[in-house]
Amino acid sequence: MPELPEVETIRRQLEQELAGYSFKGIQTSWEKSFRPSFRVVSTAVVGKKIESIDRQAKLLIFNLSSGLNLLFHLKLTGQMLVRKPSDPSDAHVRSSFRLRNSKGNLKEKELRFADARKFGFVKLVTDQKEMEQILKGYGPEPLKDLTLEKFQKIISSSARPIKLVLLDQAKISGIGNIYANDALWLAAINPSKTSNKITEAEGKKLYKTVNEVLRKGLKYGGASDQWYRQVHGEEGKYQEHFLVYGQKGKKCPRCGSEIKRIVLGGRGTFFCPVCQAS
DNA sequence: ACCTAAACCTGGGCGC
DNA sequence: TGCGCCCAGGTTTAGG
Repeated sequence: MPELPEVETIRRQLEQELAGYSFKGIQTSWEKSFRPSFRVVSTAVVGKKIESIDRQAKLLIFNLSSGLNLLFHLKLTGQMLVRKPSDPSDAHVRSSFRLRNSKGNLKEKELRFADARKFGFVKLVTDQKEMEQILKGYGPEPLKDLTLEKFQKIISSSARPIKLVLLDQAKISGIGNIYANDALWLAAINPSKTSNKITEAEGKKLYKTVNEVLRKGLKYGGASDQWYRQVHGEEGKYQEHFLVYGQKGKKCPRCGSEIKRIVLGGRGTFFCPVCQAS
């Protein structure tokens, strides 16, 4: 999916488009994506207004009137498309949310949740305690409350490979496979290096490159490697700036050696064996 | 505490 | 063109 820059790009656009709109009705061809069930979500949400939209890690959090929260997770192939109801259909749309502006005369909108692989979900949370529990499961946010001090503490307290620590949402929010690969390359650190063996200087460098690649991802509106789209269907542009992600067999932009692909924690991992030797 | 494989699903790309 | 295989931005769970 959609990692921090992609989900944040979508969040900003959704809030711009949908704040103040109320749910008029929901249609779906894939009830399994609704938690606890399509019926419960639909009944609770229709008539409620979208007050604001937040994000934690890769989770979109719609704050609705009456204190309800509606959560969307896009997983690998989810898309959030905002269309006019009369617009032509989009591929792989699993659910459509009809919205009207409570202030009156503006035209209705349609939020389309498309998801080729059907891994994504829509979850209703009605209990504030439950919402707090969900949020507690995530680590600090880069570009917000992930300080260098917190980062150093996190990486020094794990004996797992550094790349898996970066990907662990309970430790740090929002980093996914693309930005983990690129940040490690920029910092010239081997993805398999044991996290707590990373020196303070390396940790400082990695903290900077993590923030750098995420900011760059945001600047380019995310990476449309395959499925990711912004809310009006536009592609992001970060895929034109990949450093090592997906670059197996190509030349390292720094030293010209061949980029290799290994599997780490079950995920494709790209790196330069020369400048990321250790 | 760590690791791996499998599960959830579909579709795009590649080699033959 | 068609078929089979590999790959996929995420996360959870089962088993060792």
